[in-house]
Amino acid sequence: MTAKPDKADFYDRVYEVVARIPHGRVTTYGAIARYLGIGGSARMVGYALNLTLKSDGPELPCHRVVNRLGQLSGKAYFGPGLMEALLRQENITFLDEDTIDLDRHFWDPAEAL
DNA sequence: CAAGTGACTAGTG
DNA sequence: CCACTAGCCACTT
Repeated sequence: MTAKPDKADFYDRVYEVVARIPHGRVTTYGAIARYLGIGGSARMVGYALNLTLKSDGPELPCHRVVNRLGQLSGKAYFGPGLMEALLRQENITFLDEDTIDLDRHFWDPAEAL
């Protein structure tokens, strides 16, 4: 039997997936969690992203990660209005001031062509 | 160690 | 889509 999956490993995997999100596309916490095999713990994905903001690590496009409704649930952790601005720069379609069109821009990590 | 918190989601009504 | 509940689990207090 091998080493148990470490939570630190999980964070690293989240970073890799987020780094691969294509320009002009978005994905959800749940999709990333499911791709990493921890389906029920989508919360940990958001937490992992939060850790990167504090560190000087790689500047991940974490603005491309939203909740299952396409809402910018993490916008408060960017500068005021920054998350929306970044998405608009990528031609993301907004349904509402804080909601993007997931049907149009959703990207699944498993899709990664 | 118990309880509270949170960038979530699925289920029920 | 809204309101509420349960499940989830690292972290904070």
